[in-house]
Amino acid sequence: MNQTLANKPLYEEVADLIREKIFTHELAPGSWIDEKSLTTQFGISRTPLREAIKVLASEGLITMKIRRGAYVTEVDINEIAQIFHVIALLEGNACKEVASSATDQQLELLDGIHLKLEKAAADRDIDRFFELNQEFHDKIQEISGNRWMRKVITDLRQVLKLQRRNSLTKLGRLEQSLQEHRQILSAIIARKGDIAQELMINHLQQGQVAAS
Amino acid sequence: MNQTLANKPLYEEVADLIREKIFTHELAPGSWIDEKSLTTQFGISRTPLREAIKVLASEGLITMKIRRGAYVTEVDINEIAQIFHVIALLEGNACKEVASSATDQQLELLDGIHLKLEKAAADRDIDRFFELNQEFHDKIQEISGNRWMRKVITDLRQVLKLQRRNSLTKLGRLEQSLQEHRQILSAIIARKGDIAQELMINHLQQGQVAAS
DNA sequence: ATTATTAATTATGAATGCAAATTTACAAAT
DNA sequence: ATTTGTAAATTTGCATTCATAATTAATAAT
Repeated sequence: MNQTLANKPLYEEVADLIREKIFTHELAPGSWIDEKSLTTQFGISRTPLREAIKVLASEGLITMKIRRGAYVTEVDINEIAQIFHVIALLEGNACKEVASSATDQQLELLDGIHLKLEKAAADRDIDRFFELNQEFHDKIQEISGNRWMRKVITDLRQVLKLQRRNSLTKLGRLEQSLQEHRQILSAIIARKGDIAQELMINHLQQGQVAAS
Repeated sequence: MNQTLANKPLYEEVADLIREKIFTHELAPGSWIDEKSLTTQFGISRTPLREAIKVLASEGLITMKIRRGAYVTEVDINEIAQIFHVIALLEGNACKEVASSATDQQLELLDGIHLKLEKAAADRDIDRFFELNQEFHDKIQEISGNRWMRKVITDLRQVLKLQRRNSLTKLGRLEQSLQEHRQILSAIIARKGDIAQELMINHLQQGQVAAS
């Protein structure tokens, strides 16, 4: 891994690569992280690799066992519910904030994303729907303006991705998710913060059952 | 740093040591982290030190600048408010949970801590008060039973500690804090979840004012 | 054949080494 | 005195090496 970039330290690049492997389940939950194998795969030495592993560990994606290496974290179903609970609480609050203090311009931005979301759904473009779904949620957080809340949500969502069962692909769930987004957006635009909050919490709890 | 118990990897020990230095402002916000100096201080090599630094960076305590080292994070007053907001939201919710689902036994535990807190206040034992104050909050989270919420709160509280302003030492604030705790506990014991939540959110927002 | 014991192999944790980049020190010139 | 240029020293990022713990393989004993 030579001729590069230097715009990002190597250990971060490596952390990104490992994250990918974890999310695609090329490194499945519970599996052991073979340092040697990864160093040869990436063409790097163990030093930046181990630094990356430590970062991922403190993000909760990897679990270290003393003197016996690193393993991809296994999250049990019970903890998944806990994580969803926290996310729902935070995103619900973000909705409330946005409903009460977003500028009309910002709401239009949000509406624009939602429109594209509708289109992706109509086109049955699942990947695009996923992407825009994420963007919708993210934009709400951005508008709400709390950087730390956003970081927390991002980190937690990452852990959720450890057990991806893309339930949006479940037929029907996509439609329902879209419907819920519509309602949330309506409430926000109508400046009904409490309703928006409630809807978002509900939306996320639905997702927990179905995961979006 | 030789013959210590290998029950913890060195880089974690080191991370703990650096955290201490940060919280005591021996390493003040904005200051540069001198790797060489720390390695000689701790009597270790750069490898575990750098690993520790990466961990602290992903916790938000340290900020890395490419090719120019690590610095203690500076959090501006605006972000402090954001962090408090998130903590208040979460701890408020934890209170609500506890009020509705704690066992009587658990409530007695909580009451026990509060009693000791009252005593520490009466004795004007600030350090002990601090400690028990922390324990009270922590016990609520423990009872509420959401490990991930707890981790989030812990991490955020850590960042708050970057700007150590012992607002509790401000005369009067200690008394007021105690009074607020009394009310929170009463509401919890009375199983009034919504009230407890409201009180906790208020309590934390008071703290925020007093901390600035 | 099965278990115990010991030797060989491998993996982890940590120290050291090295090249490139950055900062500092120091002159020279305006 | 301030600015510009350049060489020396320091520091960072990464690779390599080393010691020890853990695992596996091999041998011996029952």
